[in-house]
Amino acid sequence: MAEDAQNKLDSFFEQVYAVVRLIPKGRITSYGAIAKYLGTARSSRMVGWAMNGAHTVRPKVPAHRVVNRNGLLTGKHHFGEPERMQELLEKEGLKVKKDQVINFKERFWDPAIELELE
DNA sequence: CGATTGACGTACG
DNA sequence: TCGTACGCCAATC
Repeated sequence: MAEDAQNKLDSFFEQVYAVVRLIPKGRITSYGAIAKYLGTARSSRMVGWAMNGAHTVRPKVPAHRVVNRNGLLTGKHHFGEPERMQELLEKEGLKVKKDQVINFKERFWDPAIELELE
């Protein structure tokens, strides 16, 4: 059984979850940034697709910290209630207006840079 | 098994 | 600057 767990780690989805979980509190990133970090920059859609099951995985993935390239909360409708995503972001010190993150550029967290810089 | 969709992003006009 | 088209890969119909 334990071996099965390792098999799951090899999945592209798990890699996405791992990166999202590494996002610091009060920070956000984009689907493309994660995709690029994983080497699938051209498959940014797959990142969003992976998030489709984010709330099904344990521990739960902070998908609310992931927004599109415009800093827009495109996936807010997947949190059960659209207002939940904005609320979570504001709770972490971020500012959201009209489904858009304020100072998105400053709050942007790029795994390809942050993790590499370490 | 083929066509459509999707929490994106880039390219082109 | 804005709108449209395409690519990418997996899941769903």
